[in-house]
Amino acid sequence: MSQAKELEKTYNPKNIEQKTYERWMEKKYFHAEVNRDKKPFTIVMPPPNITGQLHMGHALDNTLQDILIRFKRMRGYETLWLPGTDHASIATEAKIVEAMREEGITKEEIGRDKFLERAWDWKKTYGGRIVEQLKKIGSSCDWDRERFTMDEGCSKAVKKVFVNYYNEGLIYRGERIINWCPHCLTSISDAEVEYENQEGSFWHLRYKTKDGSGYLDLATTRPETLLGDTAVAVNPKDERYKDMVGKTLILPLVNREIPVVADDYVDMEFGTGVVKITPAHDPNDFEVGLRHNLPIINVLTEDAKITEDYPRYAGMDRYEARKAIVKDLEECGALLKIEPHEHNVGTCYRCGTTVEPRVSKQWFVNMEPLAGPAIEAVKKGETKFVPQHFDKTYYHWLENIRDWCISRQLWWGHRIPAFYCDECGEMVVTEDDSAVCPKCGKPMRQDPDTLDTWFSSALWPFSTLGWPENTEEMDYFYPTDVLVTGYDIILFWVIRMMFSGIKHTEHAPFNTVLIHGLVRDSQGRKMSKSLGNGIDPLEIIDQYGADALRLTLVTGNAPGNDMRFYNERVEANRNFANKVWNASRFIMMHLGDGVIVKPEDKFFTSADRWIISRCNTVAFEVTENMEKFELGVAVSKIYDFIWSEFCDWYIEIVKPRLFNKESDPDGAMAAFWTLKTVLIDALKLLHPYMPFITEEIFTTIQSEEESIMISTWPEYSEQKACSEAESAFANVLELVRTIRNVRKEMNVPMSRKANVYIISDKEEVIKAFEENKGAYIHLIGASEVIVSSDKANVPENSVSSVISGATVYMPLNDLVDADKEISRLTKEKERLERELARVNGMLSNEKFMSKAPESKVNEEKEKLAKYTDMMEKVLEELSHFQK
RNA sequence: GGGAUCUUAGCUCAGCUGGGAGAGCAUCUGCCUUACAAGCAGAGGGUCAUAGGUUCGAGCCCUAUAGGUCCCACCA
Repeated sequence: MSQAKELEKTYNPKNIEQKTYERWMEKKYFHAEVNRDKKPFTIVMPPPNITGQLHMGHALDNTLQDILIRFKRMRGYETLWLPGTDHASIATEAKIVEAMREEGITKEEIGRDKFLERAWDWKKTYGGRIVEQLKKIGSSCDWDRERFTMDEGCSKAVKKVFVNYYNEGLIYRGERIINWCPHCLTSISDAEVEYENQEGSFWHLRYKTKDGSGYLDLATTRPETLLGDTAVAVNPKDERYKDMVGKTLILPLVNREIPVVADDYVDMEFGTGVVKITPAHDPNDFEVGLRHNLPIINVLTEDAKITEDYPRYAGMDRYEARKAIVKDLEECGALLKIEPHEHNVGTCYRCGTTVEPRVSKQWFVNMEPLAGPAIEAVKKGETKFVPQHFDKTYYHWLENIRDWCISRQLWWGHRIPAFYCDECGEMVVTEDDSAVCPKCGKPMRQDPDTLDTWFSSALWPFSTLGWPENTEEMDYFYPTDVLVTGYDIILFWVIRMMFSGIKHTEHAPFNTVLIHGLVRDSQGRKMSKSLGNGIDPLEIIDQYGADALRLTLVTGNAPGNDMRFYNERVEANRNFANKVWNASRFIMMHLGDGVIVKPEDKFFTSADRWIISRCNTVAFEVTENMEKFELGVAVSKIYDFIWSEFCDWYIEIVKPRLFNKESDPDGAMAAFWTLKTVLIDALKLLHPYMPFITEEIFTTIQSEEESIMISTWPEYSEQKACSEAESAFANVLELVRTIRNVRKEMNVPMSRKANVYIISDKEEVIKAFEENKGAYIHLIGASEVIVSSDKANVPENSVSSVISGATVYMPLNDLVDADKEISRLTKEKERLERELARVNGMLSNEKFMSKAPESKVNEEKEKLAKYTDMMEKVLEELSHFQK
C-alpha cells in the first residue's frame, strides 16, 4: 500500500480546510473571465456591511450561493460569484461616532473631512474582517473582483443614476413629513421604520371655545405635541359637532387660537370623534394641515427636545415634556382622564429609538413610474421568486408604494450630487464634483446630505460589473442568474434592485430570486445580540468543520422557511463527513497503487450493476433537484445514497471479492473499478455541499486530477436507470433483510453460522441468488447457501420465510419451536391478506380500471401476482405445522 | 383591518407535478464483524390540526373552522 494514497485515520477538518482554501486561491479556480465559449452563470453576493461580523444568516446565505456556484462551475459554466461589502452608512457612522464619543470628541468638532478620514480608516481596519470570515465557510467567490459600494466605480454609478432620475423628473426635493431618528439624527425611509406595539396611555383633554360657549373633548397618545396643535378636526358627517365646525378653540397652556375643521380623515366611531391636529408631528395631521391650509408649528428639536419657543418646556426631551405638560394640563383643568392604551410605535431599525415624524426638506424618488415595470417583470416571468409565493409580498409592496426618501443627514455615504449657489439661489444636479453656477459663475456648495445606503445597493448587480460603462462584463455576465437572500430583505433591497435595474439597464437584474428563511436558535427564537442567543458560525466551524456546518444549513429545510439550529444536527452531519472519510479510506486501502482498468462486462455482478445504476439515478435526480433550487432535497438524496446504499450495502457486499482478489482477480478488478467510479461520482455530487472533505479525498484518490472543483459533473443517462439491475438486486436485499430479521427474532447471533436454503421455482430468481451467493454469504452469517428449485434437501426443523419469488429455510434444529413458527407465519399470512385485499379492492374497482393510468394498473397487477405467489408459499409452510 | 405561511413519529423537520407515510435526534434490543462505536444490525412509535368537498384514489387540490408564526396597514 502506498504512502501517498493514505488518508489519516480520522477526518480532521482543521488541518485540511485552511490549506485547501489557500490552494484554491493560488490556483485561481474562483476567478471568472469573459469567455464566449462558455455560458455564463452569475451571482452577485449580497454585500455584507463592513461593520458586520459573520453570523448564521450570512453563513446560510453564502452557503447556498456557493453550492449553486460550485454546481454550475462543474457543469461547465463560466461562473462568476462577485463578492463585496456595503458601506452601511447609518450603521458605520453610528459606530464611528460612538468610538469618538469614547475619546470625548464629536463629529462636528473635527469636521466632515476629518470624520471621513476616520471612516475610511475604520473601513480599512474592519471592512476586511467579514471577508476573511466568508472564506472560512468555503465561499468560492472571485475575490479579484471584490467591490465596495463606495469604491470609485460604484460611486460613479450612483451619481449617474441620481442625475438620470433627476433629469427625468423622478427625483425631487421637497418639504415633507418624514421619519426622523432622534438618536441617529437623520431621516430614514418608510422601510427603515419598524413598528412595535407599546403600552401607552390615552390622555383625554378638553379644548374650550374662544367665546366660552362650549368645548370639545378629545384624546391623544402624545400630549406633548399639543404645543404644535394648529386645529381640531371632526368628521363633516358627524351630527354631534356640526355646529362646532368653523368655531375657534383656545389651545390650553399655549392659548393659541385654533379652528375646528371638518375632515373625512376623522373616524366618528373612534373615541369622541374629535382629533387634535399637529401637522408638524404626525403624518396624518400633516395631510389634514395641507387640506385646510393650517400652519405647521414645529415644537421639537432634532434630538426630540422642546424648542426654545416654549420656554417653560424648552430643552426637555419629549418624554419629560410629556410629564410636565400632563401635569400642567391637570392643574388647569384641561385633563379629563387617563386611560391605558396599547398602540403601534415606529422605531428606527438600526438603533430602536422611537422615530419622530418631522417636517423637513429632503430628496425623494418618485416611485410610481418605477414600480409598474418592476411589477411587470415578475408578472411576465422575467424574474421568478423561489418559493413563488414571495411574489405576493413583492406585488403588494410595489402596488402600494410611496415615494422613497433618499437623503440622509449623515456624512458617511454618497454625497448627493446637487449643488447650490448661495449668490443667486440656483441649483444644479450634476456628476461633476465641483460645480460652478451656470447663472452667476460662482462656485457652488454641494448638498451636505448623503444618500440612503440602499440607493447604492440597489445598483449592486450592475454597478459591480462596470456600469455605466459598456464593459464586456456587463455584456456577458448581466443580467445575473440568481440572487440569494432572506425574506426579510425583499422590501429593502430586492425591490429596489429590480426597479433600478429595469430602469437603467433595461433588464431585470436577475432571473431568479432564491429566498431563504431565518436561522433561529434551538428554541425557535430569532438570534439577537440583546438575547445573547446568537451562535457563532466560526465556533461551529472550529468544532465540527465548515462542511458539517454547511450541510446543517441546507438540509431538512424547505426554501423560504425558517430553521432551528442546534448542535445535535451539526454533530450528525459531522458524523456523515466522517462516514465519507472512512469509506474512502477503506476503498483506498484496497485500491493500493494498482492501476484500475475496467474489466469486461461479464466480471461485473448484479451488485455492481445495481450500485452503478443507483448512482446514475441519483445523479440524474440530484441534478434535476439542484436545477430547481431544491438543494435540501438533493443533498439528502446524496446523503442517503452514500450512507445507506453505498456504504451499508455495496461496500459490505463487495468485501469478499476484495479479500479474495488472488483467487478472482477479474472479479476483484470489477469491484475496484465500481468502488472507485461510484465513489468519485458521489464525491462530485457532494462537492458543492461539502467542498473541503470531497476535495481532500478526491485529490488523494484521483491524483492525476488537480481539483474536484474544476472536474466535470457526473454524467448520467436520463432514462430511469437500469431497472433490471436494480430489481435483480432487490431480491438479494430482501433475502438479507429477512434472514437478519429471523435471526433477531429468534435470538440467533451472526456468530452462529447456519446453512441457508433458497428454494424457488423461478429460473431468473435462482440465477440472481446463485450469482450473488459469495457476496452476501457473510452478511447473513451463512456457512453455506444452497439455491435450488427442489425442496427435497431442506432439513426438517428449519425456520422458513417467504420472500418475493422464493422461500428461505434456515435449519436451526434445537431452536425451532413449532408454536413460534406458526405465529410468525400467521403474522405474515395476515399481512399478505391485507395487501391482497387492498390490491384486489383496487383492481375490482371498475372506475379505477377505467380511469387510472395503465402503468398504475399494471403495477397493481404485478403486485397481485407477487402477493398471491407469496401467500401460496406461506400457506404451504403453515400446512406443515397443522398436520 | 389586509395578506402570507405553518399545523406530519416523543423532539426538530423533509415529503418535487395527487398513486402504499420519511430523515436526524431521542427510546428499546443485539453486536468491539480487520473503513468508521462519530460505527453496524434490528425494533417500537403517526386517523398527516378539525370538518366538508373534488377525484377511481388526497399529507398533497378546493372551501370553512381552530391554533401558531410573520409581513403590511395612518386609526388620534
